Amino acid sequence: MENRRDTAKAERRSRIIKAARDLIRETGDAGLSMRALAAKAGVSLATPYNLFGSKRAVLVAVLEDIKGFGTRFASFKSQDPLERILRAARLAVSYYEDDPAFYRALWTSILAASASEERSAIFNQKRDSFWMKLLDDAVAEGLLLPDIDTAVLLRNLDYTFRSVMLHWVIAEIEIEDIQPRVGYGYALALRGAATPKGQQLMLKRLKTFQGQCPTHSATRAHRPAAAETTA
Amino acid sequence: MENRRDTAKAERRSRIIKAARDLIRETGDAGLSMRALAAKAGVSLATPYNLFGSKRAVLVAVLEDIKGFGTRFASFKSQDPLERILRAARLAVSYYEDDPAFYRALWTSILAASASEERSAIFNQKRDSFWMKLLDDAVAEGLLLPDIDTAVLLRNLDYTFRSVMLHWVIAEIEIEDIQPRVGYGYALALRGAATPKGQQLMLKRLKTFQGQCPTHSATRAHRPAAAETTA
DNA sequence: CACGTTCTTATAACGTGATATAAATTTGTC
DNA sequence: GACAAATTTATATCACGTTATAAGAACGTG
Repeated sequence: MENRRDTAKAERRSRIIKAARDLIRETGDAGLSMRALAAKAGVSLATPYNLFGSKRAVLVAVLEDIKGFGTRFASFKSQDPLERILRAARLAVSYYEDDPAFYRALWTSILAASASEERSAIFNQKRDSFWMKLLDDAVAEGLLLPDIDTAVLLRNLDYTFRSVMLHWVIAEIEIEDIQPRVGYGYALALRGAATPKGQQLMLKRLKTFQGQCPTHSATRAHRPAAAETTA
Repeated sequence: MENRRDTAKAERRSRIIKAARDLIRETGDAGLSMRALAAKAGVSLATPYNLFGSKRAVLVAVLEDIKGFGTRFASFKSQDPLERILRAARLAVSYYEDDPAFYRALWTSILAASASEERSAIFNQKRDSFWMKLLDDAVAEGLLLPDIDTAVLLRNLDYTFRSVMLHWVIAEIEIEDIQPRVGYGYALALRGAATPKGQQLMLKRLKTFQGQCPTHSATRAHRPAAAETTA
């Protein structure tokens, strides 16, 4: 980490990540080939493989390069802990809502790239401590049952998030459906782990989210119905 | 459906599906190329594309060709409805447990195949009516709240199922982890939608499943630790 | 400065999913 | 039986992810 060699390598790494990000923004996932990526980064085709190992690894690196979740969250320290969890979920969703084309292209490419062998851990555990604190706060304030394991609960919340995201990535639901579906799933799971006091709060939110969740074909009514057809 | 032409076409279709199934069984997802598939099915390379459209479509057809869920479920009509739902989930998991190598290879190939444009609906809604009845029974018996939309709840249960499966397919968890994780997720969501009476039942199951769910690195202790290293 | 190591580069190649083309074959109909 | 429509077939081709190879450049060490 001090060699001039390693800094040059790190510089090449970040140049590749930036090139991938730009390429997705400009051409979508269709134009994101390793040859195009190498050309845009100003390196040889072999270099991304040397530095990352595979196309998928490059894209995962792009994903991990996106930071700032903690800073955005800095506000709303008030309110009850359960509400705070729902807000945090809303915030996480907002990343996708702010740049849907980019994230969909990125995830589409990641899914398309072969799975490889690396026990990828796409969904990082760096954020885990953040979420764990939120859950533990809720336990401390008597809103969640003390005998439920918050780590297991958190993983379950994560499952909901991933599934809704994946559902959107494979283009079966719309971007505006994400928020209520994630909210519903979170509120439902939290109510499942809640004390009577916490259950009351979550039941209200549950009903709100339920009302925003389209049931089957009830949706699709107000859609633009454009930009969907491909040549 | 009456032409001799169409029957021959249907026969070719099922020959391709069978060939894909056998090829996965024999060689795993590695040996499953369209050229190998065509050769094994005794057709030209172009034929699977004519009949299915893409590799992914062939594999989805393989998945849909697997039936018998209803028949297996025929037994246990007794018990309370919530318990019946958990049993049904257990049964669904058992399909994967009975032939893990096959299903992992199949899903790996499906995920690897490019997403295409077809709004794939991989997760079929044919089984929906079956599950809806289970949920509606639980409402009728006063175990689930009457003001929750069972269709939305069912979709949430599905999300849990998919996520755990996907987690296993990408090889981050083991086959024996699937059952408790799905059970936990179902019990948690059902408790989130339950009446006080239903909540008592689900809380018990929740604790049981929670005890079977490994928390992070607490797991891996009793694992064979073999066949994992790849060249 | 010169050596050896390490990495990039350029280039070719492999197997892949997918498409295009024209010939050959099957089928329904008269 | 002969014709016309539909499709399979054989084959060639494309872009892709990935790997291998040899040559070259950059760097740390003596």
